[in-house]
Amino acid sequence: MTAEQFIASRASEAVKALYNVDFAAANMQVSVTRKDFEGDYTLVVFPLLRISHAAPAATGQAIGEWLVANCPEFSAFNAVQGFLNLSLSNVYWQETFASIAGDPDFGQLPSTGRRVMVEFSSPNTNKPLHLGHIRNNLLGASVSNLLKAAGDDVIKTTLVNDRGVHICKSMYAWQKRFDGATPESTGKKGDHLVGDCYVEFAKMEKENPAVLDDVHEMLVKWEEGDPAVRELWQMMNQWVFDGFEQTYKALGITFDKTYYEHETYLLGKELVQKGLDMGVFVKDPDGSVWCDLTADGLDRKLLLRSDGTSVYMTQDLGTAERRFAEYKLDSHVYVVGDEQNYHFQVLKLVLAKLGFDWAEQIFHLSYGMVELPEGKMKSREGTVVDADDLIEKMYLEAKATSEESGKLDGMPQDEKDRLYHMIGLGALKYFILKVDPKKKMLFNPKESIDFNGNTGPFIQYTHARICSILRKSETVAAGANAAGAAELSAKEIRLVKLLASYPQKVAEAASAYSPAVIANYAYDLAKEFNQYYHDTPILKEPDAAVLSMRLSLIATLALTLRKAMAILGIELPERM
RNA sequence: GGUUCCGUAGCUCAGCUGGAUAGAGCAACAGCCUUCUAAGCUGUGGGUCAAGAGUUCGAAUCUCUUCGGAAUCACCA
Repeated sequence: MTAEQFIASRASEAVKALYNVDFAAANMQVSVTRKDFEGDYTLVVFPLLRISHAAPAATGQAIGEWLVANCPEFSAFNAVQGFLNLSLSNVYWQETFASIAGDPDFGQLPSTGRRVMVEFSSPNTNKPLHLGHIRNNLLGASVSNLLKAAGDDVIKTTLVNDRGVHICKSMYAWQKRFDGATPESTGKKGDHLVGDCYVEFAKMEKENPAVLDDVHEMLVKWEEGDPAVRELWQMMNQWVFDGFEQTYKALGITFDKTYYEHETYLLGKELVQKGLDMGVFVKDPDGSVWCDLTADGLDRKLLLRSDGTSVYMTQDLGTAERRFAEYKLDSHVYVVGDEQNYHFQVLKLVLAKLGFDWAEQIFHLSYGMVELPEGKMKSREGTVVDADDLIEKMYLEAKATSEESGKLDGMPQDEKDRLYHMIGLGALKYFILKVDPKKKMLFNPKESIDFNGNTGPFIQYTHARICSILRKSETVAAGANAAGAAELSAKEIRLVKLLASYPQKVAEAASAYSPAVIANYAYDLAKEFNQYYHDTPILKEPDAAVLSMRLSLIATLALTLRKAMAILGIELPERM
């Protein structure tokens, strides 16, 4: 039970005792007391006025008196207007602290029994990953971690778009203009080489639009299984996969299951027949099949072309059906940009019309685009921020900052490199994940991502500081739970209060599918610690009981920071 | 044109299931390292929460209107 719930239930008892009226604890409004007022939590008494038939302050006064008189957990109160500020006793906070410190799984919510598939990344194999993909990947990986922490059974998946006309364009340009170049011969990462081919094709098309016909011919050959085309396709795709693999590895992204579009693009065709049989789809005279969604405020949606081939939507319908059946899913999250909001609206609606009751369990985690100061990234104008370049740049920034401080002198080089990568990536991941997914975000390539303030490295640094203190305290067994050993100071109570709210934050973040909630929580916790650190000497504390309590407290803080940041996929170093 | 989303400090963002005087960071300015890591801490200045109306004891938060921005509505994926 959270402190808020505890207070609400006691307040409910107070109302019953004072006014003989039942007022459900769930309807009590309890929040953390504002900084400028005395107290831990505040009960808003306005909703109780029609029960008390008294002025707001008087009502607060009466309830406050009853609580302090009848519940030992409350140590003091003050009523200001309609706000009853309540202080909980030191013992209450010590017990709270002890239960957190004694629970290794603190923050892991009980199993929901829900099995959820999260699809994200889903790249095209005709060009390398850019900053937009980074946001997608980080969100997908992080939301997966988040749902796991909230008790779901999560399957991470990706659907690689490895076929289609765009791939053929790269293949065609490579054949005509790249003179057999390979990643080995050029020393270029495979996905970048294929990306160059794609760019080259755009030039060829400009010079002579007829090349498009050649590409379509190539696509037809691919669909027929022409050995030469398939071989080329396989070779170039493999270059891309190898390149992606490196980028994923650098970002720490993994999947439980990878789908390839060349295996799934024909799925969904039998659903079209089913829809026709059910009368929810219609066939036009030219043979094309549609679903009429005008009654739902949308348009008519094509599901089968007049030549009998399927469209993107058809495939998605089939893929969803197969996944729900194969994995017995309770829910499916798609991490896809908000430019596809309409697509997912239609997807859910069509599935519902086909009679699938799980259609409403599909959740489109729709995130905003990453924009540059001058607007959207455009590959034609060369403003795309390349993922590999950015990761490298972050590494170099971290390296420069570290070397300047000289704090890592004497550390082996490979360990330093690992650390630079951890810090650079921490800055990048935090920068992206701290923003509400729904919102579009701005990235200015001219300004480097900050390492100070509300950033990943700030939290990493805080963690390293705590570790440094714990290293120096050999006399006290690390990890020992000395939570109840001593009275807590006001600042320590603030820390315990924040720690105690972590499980709620996980639940809140998970229900909003928002890692940003966790990011901001971790920042608050780190900031609160730094203030505490600044004016409370820990190792110099003469009283052994107080010293152990403090060490327990900071060890618990470090652990909670690690757990929260692990949800974001960010590692915390012991030194930096 | 229809639908959907967004607009909070100079900049980047929190806060949005209605609660007290709207918070951080960056940037600017002024302090704090002989003292557990200064990637830190403290302080100052900075706001018509796009505008207007409504609901309410109470609105940045809910509703409507207007203005501004974005996405989308393909026999593209």
